[in-house]
Amino acid sequence: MSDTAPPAAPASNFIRQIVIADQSTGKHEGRVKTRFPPEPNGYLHLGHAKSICLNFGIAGEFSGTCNLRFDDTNPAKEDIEYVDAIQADVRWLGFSWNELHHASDYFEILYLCADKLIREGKAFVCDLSAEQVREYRGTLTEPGRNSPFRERSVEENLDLFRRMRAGEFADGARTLRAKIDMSSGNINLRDPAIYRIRKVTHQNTGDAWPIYPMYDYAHCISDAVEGITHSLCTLEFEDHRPLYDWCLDQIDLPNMAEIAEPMRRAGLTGKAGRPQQIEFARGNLDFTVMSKRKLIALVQDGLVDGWDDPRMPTLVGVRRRGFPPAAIRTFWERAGVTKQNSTIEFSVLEGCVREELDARAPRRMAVLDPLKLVLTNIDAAHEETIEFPNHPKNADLGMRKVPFAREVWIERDDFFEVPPKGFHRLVPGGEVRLRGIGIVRCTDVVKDADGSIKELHGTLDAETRAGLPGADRKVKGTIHWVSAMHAVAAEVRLYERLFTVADPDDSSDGKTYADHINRESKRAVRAWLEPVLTDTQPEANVQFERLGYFVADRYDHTAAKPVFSRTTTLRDSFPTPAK
RNA sequence: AGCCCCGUAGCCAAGCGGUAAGGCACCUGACUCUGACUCAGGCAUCGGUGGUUCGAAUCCAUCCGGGGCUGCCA
Repeated sequence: MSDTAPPAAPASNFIRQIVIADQSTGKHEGRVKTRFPPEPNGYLHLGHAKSICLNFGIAGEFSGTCNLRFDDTNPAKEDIEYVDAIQADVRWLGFSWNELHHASDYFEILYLCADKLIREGKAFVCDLSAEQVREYRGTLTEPGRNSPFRERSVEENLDLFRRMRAGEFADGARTLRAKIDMSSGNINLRDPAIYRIRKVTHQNTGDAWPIYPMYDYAHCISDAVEGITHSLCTLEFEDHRPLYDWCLDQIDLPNMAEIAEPMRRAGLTGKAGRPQQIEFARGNLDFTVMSKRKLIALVQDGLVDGWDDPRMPTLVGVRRRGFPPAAIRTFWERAGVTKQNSTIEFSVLEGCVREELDARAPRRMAVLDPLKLVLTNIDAAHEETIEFPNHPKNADLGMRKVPFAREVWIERDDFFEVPPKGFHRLVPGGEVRLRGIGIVRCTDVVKDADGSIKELHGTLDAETRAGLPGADRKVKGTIHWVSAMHAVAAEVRLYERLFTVADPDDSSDGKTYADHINRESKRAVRAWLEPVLTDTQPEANVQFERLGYFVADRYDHTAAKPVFSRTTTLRDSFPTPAK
């Protein structure tokens, strides 16, 4: 673990500055409370991770707290499967929420608030159909018109709203609307619907409610009753902030005595406060897609093997790929938080993954594309076991035993009959160091009838064995190997980026993201492993020396049938040309 | 077209009127029994134009460019 390094001072960002300013003025009585509010309608992805890191990060940094709240106000889209998965993902990322809530736990409070708005003439029941509402709304450039139901009496509104709640009306027959300003340049303020009728069983409240509050109305109130101080959300909600503030101003939760009991029932122990919504830019990554719709399509169209396919940007996906949660946290800290739309290069994430894994992944040897090398000056019956350090710099990771014998597998790429320029591995008649063993000279290239290379013969220079003075002799290259008679067969899955272009969402060329799928992004090979690798626990990260970081598959790996996936390659300043 | 937001290097991003942090990527070189890691060095005048000022990436104006908004979704 890289916990020896001093924690880097968090870079300044505008949200931290706001919080610091609020602390110095004593706003919110100096405490900080944030929340991560996912709708349980899908799996969390790297974009959500940014929000999670931000919300929990800000809370942690300022000795505050952070809640996990399911924003479950639309029963038609939500499922209990997701509320469980989301909790597991947040925990995996390394965060613990202070309180767990559901917006649906506040339905009673929300109803009381709506009642208050109606009583004060600030909301009305509208009988317009969805289509009519659209017509009355106006457009981006033209103002809207008032609903013919806008001036209903308070008594009638109260009666109608109670009957909506009692389930007397059909889905879509009526809505409760806030009475604001149909001519506002901000369309969110043109008498927005705050309640709709939807007779659908809710994942948390069952059939208790035939009406459901809309996001804008429910979110600000949920934040307020939880005592959230800073409500962080993404840029597309900027235009919603005036409505967020309007609701809180009109309702005045801190002074509503009638919600005290419902708050207690909802598990809320504090006092309602006055939260501030602050918007930041979503985090995009190149060579991937992050929208829920597209992620679902990838799964449903069978373009990937599921939500947890190692090529997916979902948290379950990167987890299975072997990305450590700490790397994801570092990544988002490094990416920063601004209001600028941006797409971060995947290499930044990869860098964080390598940094984390370099520090703690045990080193192992594995040969993915085997070529046999026979050391003719070693006795066929010879067997020995050599101790190798698990890590070149961290002795705490201990040692392991690696068997060695006359025949070894080496990587096909580590031998060239006619080497490319700058190549310093094995060539006919040339020398190379076998990692941890000594210097080997290639004496013969044995070929099959068709001319392809069958195996190599060579000799080991006994003077250069590890520990001997001759071991210091310099040769240009060192290659890894696995003893053929001791090798363990394994399936190794090699993944590349899922898309062939940096911006799969770009449809300006008439293509869709599905046209840019990298059909060769997944490949499985049969590889030879050094024996200790069978001891690897599922989800444990290792480095296959000179090849990359690999992870024992979370589900498929067993000691009897090892399965490893490549998390990422090592940086390579000498990419081997194709043969 | 109306309202709102944003423009600092290939990609992120500090900077908040006093003369451009950092990371990633890339290029050099050193080291190396992983062509890894590590280390040393290189790599921008801040979208354009006017203005205010002794002084502007920072303030003002204007233009250009990018993004969001017309769900009874979140």
